[in-house]
Amino acid sequence: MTTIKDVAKHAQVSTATVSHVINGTRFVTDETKNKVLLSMEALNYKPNAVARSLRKKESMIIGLVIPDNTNPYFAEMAWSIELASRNKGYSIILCNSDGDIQKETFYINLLIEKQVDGVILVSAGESTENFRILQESEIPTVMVDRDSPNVNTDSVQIDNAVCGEIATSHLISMGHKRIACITGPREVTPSYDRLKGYQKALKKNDIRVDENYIVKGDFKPHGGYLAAKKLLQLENPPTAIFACNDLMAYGVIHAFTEAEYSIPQDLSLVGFDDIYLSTYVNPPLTTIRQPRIEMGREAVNSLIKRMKNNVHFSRSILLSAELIVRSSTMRLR
Amino acid sequence: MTTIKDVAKHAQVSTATVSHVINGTRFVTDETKNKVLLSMEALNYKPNAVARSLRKKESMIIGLVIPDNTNPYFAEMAWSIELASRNKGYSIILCNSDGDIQKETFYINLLIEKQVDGVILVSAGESTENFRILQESEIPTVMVDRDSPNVNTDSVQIDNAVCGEIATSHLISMGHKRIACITGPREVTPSYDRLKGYQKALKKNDIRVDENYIVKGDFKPHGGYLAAKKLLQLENPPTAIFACNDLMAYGVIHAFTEAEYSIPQDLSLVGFDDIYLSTYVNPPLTTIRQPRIEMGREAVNSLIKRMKNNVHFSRSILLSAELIVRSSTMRLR
DNA sequence: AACATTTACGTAAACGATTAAATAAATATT
DNA sequence: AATATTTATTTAATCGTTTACGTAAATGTT
Repeated sequence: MTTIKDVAKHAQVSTATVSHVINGTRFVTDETKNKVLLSMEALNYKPNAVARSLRKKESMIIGLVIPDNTNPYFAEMAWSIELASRNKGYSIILCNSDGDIQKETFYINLLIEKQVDGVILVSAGESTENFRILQESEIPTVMVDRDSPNVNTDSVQIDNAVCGEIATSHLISMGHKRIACITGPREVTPSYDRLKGYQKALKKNDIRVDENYIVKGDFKPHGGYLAAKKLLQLENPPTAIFACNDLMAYGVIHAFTEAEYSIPQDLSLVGFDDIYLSTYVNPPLTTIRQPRIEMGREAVNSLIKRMKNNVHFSRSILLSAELIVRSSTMRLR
Repeated sequence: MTTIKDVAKHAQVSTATVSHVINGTRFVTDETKNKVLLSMEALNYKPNAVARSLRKKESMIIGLVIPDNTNPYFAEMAWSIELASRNKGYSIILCNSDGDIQKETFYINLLIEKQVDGVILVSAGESTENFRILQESEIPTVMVDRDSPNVNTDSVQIDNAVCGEIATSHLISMGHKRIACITGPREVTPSYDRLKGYQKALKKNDIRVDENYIVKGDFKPHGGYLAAKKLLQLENPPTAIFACNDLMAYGVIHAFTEAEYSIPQDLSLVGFDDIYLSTYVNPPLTTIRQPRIEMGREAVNSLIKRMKNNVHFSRSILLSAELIVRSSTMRLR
């Protein structure tokens, strides 16, 4: 590999000059600048980012820790984060924590060793320990989608409780009273908050909260499928379901279709996230749209702001979500 | 940040000794080893991977260039690659080329500058130029999913032509004769090969290849939707469709359902990829299963082999795919 | 003409690790 | 007992940049 020294020798200038023409950090006469540029071209020189990072103490890398890049919701967020980062000159290292705190710890330590300039974290659960590690390392961090109850950090998210309430109210307004809720893993704040919103909506409308109608899922289609099967076995199956994410809603569609129910005729269904496939699912899903693209962009903005300035208070950005009504819900007959 | 020097000073040994206890590269007496370990602990020392990379000329990073991490097929492949890499001690930098050759070039150059140890590439199209850049940089590369016609490189893929033929033959065996094919972007080899397979199957069974039944898509749901609409407008709409990937098949379901066709009663549909959602789609999709997990793992294996040894011939790994029959196809009435 | 300032660039010390070569002490060999 | 070998560790060069500081030539000022 050719180095800056080779270029300097070839152009008969010092490495300092080469560095300055590369970075535009000092005036260089057009003549020498051209000599340098020609030498760079001739030798096919590419700067070594590792050496630069070491010297500048800046890696231009952001670590992204998410549970699972295969989940379209995280995938779309990651996409947006990757795009925004790239536009600001940063690359991203992808880390799948699988929702497992240990793996998350492993990755956080790895990212610290790799000297990433910042971390965007969709936390696996309520671990203050992983935060402590990050805080100690002094690497700017922003949490997305969820936050940790006892931790003070930058975050970008939506108001899950309000959205859970909106989703449920929509079903109530369609005349439904037997409304079930399929939650995600309980440890995770969005799931918890959406459930709270569901309960609040019911109470507001004087509908009894029936524990049999609250089933725990896993944010994956199969979990939704299993939860739906459970609901189908109830003496009084629900006429409507609020699934705490779209993927589980797909599982619900599968289970109810298998049981020869028609959606929305026999079951109204609301999802959460509005991943882009939800337009194409059959029937197209009524759901809460999370502004994933914006969330990703804001996360990167927040992070970079934190990296540049030395802000000393934490900022929580709350984005707004909206109900998207499609064909999986209808008025109770 | 505490460095190896701090640890050395604290433990009253040289940096060399510290380095050797960290890496286990030389015998150190238990006594000094303990001193060092205790100092590392006390100072909360974490090695600086950037400095190590510079010295060892090895970044322990693999660059992953894919068109779009939002596409479940690539997402699942990326997931597997990330997992396999992690198990071998490598991190991955995620790059979305958006199927655009320029962006791909940009990323490849970036990865070279970042001194990645290898590149896994799902190419955006037939650009020998991007290869030249990679070859010149001497960074080991393996192509996945598709290869470039004129380029000699390691690759991991399936036999798309054969699979296209299998998918189409399945429809033929169900009595269908008016079979359409929705392709991906033509520049990309898998799309081209699958179409070839489709044509071959028709010819083998003495069915005329009707150009009206071949519609170009984009490997996305919306492209499948638009293509399906076109097919619906034909005088003689097809009774079966082979969509060159699952996402477009979802679009087809949407379009045909909208037009009040039932699947599979009024239309048999075969997809391609078997992304994990295809089990949960309505109706569950008959499709060709690509062994994505295995593909990812093999790509990483191949790459690491190439990085370690200095192999000088290129290896092409062909994995086998299979037809998964679900509920989107049935015998022509 | 003498001195001060500006201009354009070079010199060399970092950055934080790894590692070949050197070294001092301990043990083995004759 | 003198020398050779082994053992455990240190010294210092190195990886490829950036950048504070130094410097020679050119220009400006009196």
